[in-house]
Amino acid sequence: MSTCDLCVVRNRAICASLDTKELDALNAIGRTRKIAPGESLIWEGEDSVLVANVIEGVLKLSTNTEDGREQIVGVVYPSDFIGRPFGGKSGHGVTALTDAKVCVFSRRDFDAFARDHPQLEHKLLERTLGELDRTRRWMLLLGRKSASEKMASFLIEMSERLNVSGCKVDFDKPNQRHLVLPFSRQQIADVLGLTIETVSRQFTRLKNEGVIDLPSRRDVAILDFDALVAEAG
Amino acid sequence: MSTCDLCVVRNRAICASLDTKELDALNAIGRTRKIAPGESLIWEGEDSVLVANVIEGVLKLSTNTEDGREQIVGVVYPSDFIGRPFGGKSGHGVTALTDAKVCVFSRRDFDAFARDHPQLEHKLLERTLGELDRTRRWMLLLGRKSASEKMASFLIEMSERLNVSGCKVDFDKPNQRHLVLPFSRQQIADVLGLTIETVSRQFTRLKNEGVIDLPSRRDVAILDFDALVAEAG
DNA sequence: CGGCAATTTGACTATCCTCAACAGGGGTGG
DNA sequence: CCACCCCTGTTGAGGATAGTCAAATTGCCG
Repeated sequence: MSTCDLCVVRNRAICASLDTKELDALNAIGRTRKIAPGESLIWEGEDSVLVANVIEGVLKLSTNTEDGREQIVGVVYPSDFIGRPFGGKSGHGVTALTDAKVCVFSRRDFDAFARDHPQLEHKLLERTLGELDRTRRWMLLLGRKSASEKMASFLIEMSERLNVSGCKVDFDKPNQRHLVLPFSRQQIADVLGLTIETVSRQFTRLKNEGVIDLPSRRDVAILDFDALVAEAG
Repeated sequence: MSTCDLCVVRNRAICASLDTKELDALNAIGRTRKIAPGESLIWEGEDSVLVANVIEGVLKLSTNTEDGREQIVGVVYPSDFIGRPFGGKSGHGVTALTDAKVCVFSRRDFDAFARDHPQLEHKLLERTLGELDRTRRWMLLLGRKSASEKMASFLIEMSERLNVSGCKVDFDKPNQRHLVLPFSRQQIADVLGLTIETVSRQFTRLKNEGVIDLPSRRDVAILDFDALVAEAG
């Protein structure tokens, strides 16, 4: 029995396209690795040398201007794929936000394996198309939304994507939910294209208006989800 | 001889992965279509019913907020692929900016064909990965750059992407080049997440500083490319 | 030449950023 | 166990950038 059989993302990651024998072959060229919060797996601008599946945790994809401004261009969760197969440089760094566990492959090995397994490439294509859709939707937020619309959109997105691990929905109160953010205030600012001060002010405003509560720095209790939706623009 | 043999993007579009026989089969399920400037091929939010290759012209991909603000989330050129294969709704509209010619397929037909031709899916995957890289790079501009940095970045990107059709580089004067924009001022604003007035002011500023010249509304002569690079941030 | 739409310009304003000071709270060492 | 410290986050004041609204201008097309 390969270690993959125990893998929690076995049926959600791109590996779901493979049968047992193929999975053994893939497993032979990969290995799992733990990453601590703040630790990077891939650096912006380096040649693409490895790719990976996320097993546990949350990681950010980010780019920086020369003078140090940062923009988070993506956030990945368990079962997501990271890295740039098929050549080229990686256009963004990949850094863990929480304790994370990933299944890494050398890009060369992965490329060769993928080209021999069209089912895997198909899964990867579907995933990439979905990621492109999501990324383009985020561009509307970055280019056209106000700070308050950005914050509301962010909280909604978080409550949707953290569903599996980290967001509790009480079905008696569908308008309320609780989330544990994997982001610091600065990181939220880097996702939304704002400054940390503006993010902080938006949090306190939403709290004062009774839309959310902030039990601790990383916890957000959404008290009026509909109000957030109305504010998201 | 199929019509594909005469196709100008035959060797650059995803079709390049197919041999003559396969190409005939693909050709059998597609047809070419002309699109006038301002005409849409796909609408935001509709079920994905068709996909296409761009043969001629430039098209924009755009999303809108409910209250009418627009963000252009992508620009496609000859040999680029458009549409959302493998289900889902299209997250953005596709509208011609210039006279355009595309090779369209029903999504159902294309999906079935693609699944039988791994080489084609591989090409599509490479193209999609590249598009995702480009899109993420644009997020840095939208989220973190000032109006002047956005304008400079835009003109640089245009001078690179219009190379084949629409941008003249005089090799005696590598610091100068001339472009014919496929965009109105409003559309430039919608690409950069700015207002039309800000775009206009940036144009006149760059002109006054001698960095560019504006022979007509759609023409830009770059007089000092290095200055643009320095200003792009 | 006239009409219309796109663009430019100007004056004013709002939003968000910058800089600075303060507060809180989680962890460590005494 | 408590006090202190440091880092993160919050709050405030002021300013700059880009947005808004309005008017003038350009240039394209019949």
